[in-house]
Amino acid sequence: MAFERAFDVAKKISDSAIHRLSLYVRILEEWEREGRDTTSSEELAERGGTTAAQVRKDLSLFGSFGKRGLGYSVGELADHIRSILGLGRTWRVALVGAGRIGTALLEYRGFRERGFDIVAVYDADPAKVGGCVGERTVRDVAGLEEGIRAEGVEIVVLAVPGEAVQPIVDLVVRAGVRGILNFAPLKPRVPEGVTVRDVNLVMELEALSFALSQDGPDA
Amino acid sequence: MAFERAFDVAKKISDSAIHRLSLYVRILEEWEREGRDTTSSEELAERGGTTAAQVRKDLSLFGSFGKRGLGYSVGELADHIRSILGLGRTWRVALVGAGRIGTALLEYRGFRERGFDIVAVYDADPAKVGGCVGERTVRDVAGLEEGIRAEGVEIVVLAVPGEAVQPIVDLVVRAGVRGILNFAPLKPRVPEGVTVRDVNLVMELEALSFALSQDGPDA
DNA sequence: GGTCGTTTGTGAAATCCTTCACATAACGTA
DNA sequence: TACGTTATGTGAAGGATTTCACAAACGACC
Repeated sequence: MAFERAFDVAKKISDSAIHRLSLYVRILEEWEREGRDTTSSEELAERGGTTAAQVRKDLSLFGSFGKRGLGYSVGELADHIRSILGLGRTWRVALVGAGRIGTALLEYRGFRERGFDIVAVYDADPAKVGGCVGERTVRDVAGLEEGIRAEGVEIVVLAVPGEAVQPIVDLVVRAGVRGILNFAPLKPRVPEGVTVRDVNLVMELEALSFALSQDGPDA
Repeated sequence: MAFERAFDVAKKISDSAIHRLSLYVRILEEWEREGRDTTSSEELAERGGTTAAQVRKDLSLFGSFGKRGLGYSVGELADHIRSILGLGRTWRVALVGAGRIGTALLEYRGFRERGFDIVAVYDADPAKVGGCVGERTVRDVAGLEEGIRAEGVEIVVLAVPGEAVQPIVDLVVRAGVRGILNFAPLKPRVPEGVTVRDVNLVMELEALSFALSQDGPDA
């Protein structure tokens, strides 16, 4: 295989490891802004709510980025992790669903800052199509498949009601999208090779509810 | 201990198990609406994207709710899971941060439907305080601690900028809150017994970015 | 250059989670 | 009542992730 990278040698990287890496970058960037030069697995763990061993294991999945006895260079480590996560580039994102959540996402400038560029917005509601959210025009979802191909969209953010999810997922997958961020409360079915990540606020609240019901019969 | 429930006998329940339970309820409720009477671990697994064995294991953590040879009663199983998750009641929730994400959450009626009642909204911005979002008046965050006690708030949804998170967390914990849903991109520190769940859109996108960077050198 | 204190990187152990496989219970039928 | 069919509940096996513990590497200091 000619295109191998250091870390695609058939190793399974756990979801939680990726989440932690993502967190480490954010911490490191904060420290970069503060002008800190070096850090240690200990410090990163402390700040990220995990353990030093965990930090080192996470990093060791992809290489060795520190100096024994000294720790890590804040800037270099951030660069390495960004490159591991594929953040050295801009991703072209389409938002489908210009409802409450959708428009809130649009306004959130954190996305573009971190390399996720929302290039188009779609909705099925004729009342919304043609209107504006932010500086973008809402397009008719009928043109979604073509639009995805034309704009080279790689990631779709889905903020549509539950019923609409599966058809749209099928469509965007057909159009070549292989990454979907789904806000609807049910898991769409996708073929091998397509990644879906679900963000489900109600589930999170229910997990809180469980935790609170657990400890203490309370008031 | 007088107040024992079937499942608080010092058993650790994994996060993913809880998430799956949450998903099962949603599926079961859909089937309840469709008028289905019974189901099986097989069907639930199929619909929920997991395996029959997993479904049975998840349920067996809390009891046995089915009939061998027959399966589960849709309604009864839904009831059981709701009770496990502590959803048989209404939770009093305060929203802190009336920005984009905060207000989007407010309008999302799924919360109240599922027993999460947003009883108050707070913000630090003087320009927002006194104003209305939906039918609620935004209060000054200065009165947060007192408000939490007065209103009996049990869960706080935090949609504030990163810097503001830790001070507010400290404050709401002091006021007696033990469940926090945090939208800011960093993990606040909390004492034992307080549960924080993080929802982090950027992290999810970064996980997608990683997945897409992984397979195939692609176009 | 040798010694000391430090912190990484990593096999091995421990823990946690999922899958397997099957005994068990329930119902229908005769 | 006995038998066949079905699908649960659960120990045990298998995998995955986290923690442990320590050798190896580095700089500082004498």
